[in-house]
Amino acid sequence: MGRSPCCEKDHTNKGAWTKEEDDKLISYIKSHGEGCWRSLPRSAGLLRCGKSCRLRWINYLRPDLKRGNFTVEEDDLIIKLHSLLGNKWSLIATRLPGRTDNEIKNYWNTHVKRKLLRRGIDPITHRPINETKACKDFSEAREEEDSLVKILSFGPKVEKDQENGLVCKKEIDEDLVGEERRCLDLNLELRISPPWQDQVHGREKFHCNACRFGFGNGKECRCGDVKCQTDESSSSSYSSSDITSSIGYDFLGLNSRVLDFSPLEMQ
DNA sequence: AAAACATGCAACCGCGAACTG
DNA sequence: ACAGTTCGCGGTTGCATGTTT
Repeated sequence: MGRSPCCEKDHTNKGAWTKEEDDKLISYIKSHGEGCWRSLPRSAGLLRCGKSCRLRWINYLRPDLKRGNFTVEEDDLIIKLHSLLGNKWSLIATRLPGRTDNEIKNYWNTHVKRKLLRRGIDPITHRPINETKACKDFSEAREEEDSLVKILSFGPKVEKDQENGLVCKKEIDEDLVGEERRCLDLNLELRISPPWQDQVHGREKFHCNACRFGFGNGKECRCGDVKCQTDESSSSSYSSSDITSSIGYDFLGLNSRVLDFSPLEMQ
């Protein structure tokens, strides 16, 4: 037995919504609330599929929707959340009030994806595109890094820095030290060591997710990152044996509320 | 001015999860 | 426990609009 259709397709309109249909849907939901999408069209006097009504309401008619372009902050947040969650648009949307999953998805596909590619970052893995070849031997990888510096003559000027990897020249400032010198826009993370590690004075240093994605604020950070040690709760640097707890700590921001899933809890 | 092409976004579709009897 | 139903998500499509030739 096959799956039953969500509605009687013979008697439903498709395509763009008219003003009259919008008005009917808005007034019905205002007086009856959301939900029961299957029966809603008939009750509201709409010749539409329930799914279509739900989509129209959620993506376009909801009064709390934010209109207009995405801000730089929203842009950054989408990239950070996508690097954590992947194409979980609905989850990402919960962190951007007034934005819908569909809107974010469209924005990602039309703007952000292209922006990352221009920066040489794979929009799927959020790693430098060339890093997929990272298992080459050391010298080969170093040559690659050198050539990248040459290739990246467009956009921000890139230089090779002994301590910090590839760094944007315009970002190089004597007032900045360590991690702060890393190019914020072109973090290519090119290194020979396994990812997620830094070499600090000959010993390895592991970054927690909070630092890694720019959310480190001291309370959440336990990796000993310079940026985070200004806070009173900064703990001592992690040793290699702590890597598991470091990576596992506060995964997806469940403790730090970087990602607050409380609205998703069962009623 | 018009055709061709590119872009952005609303809407659709199919699937799997969750719910219900 | 199971089958049927409903909902929500993510991928994809198609159309309107803008830009280029």
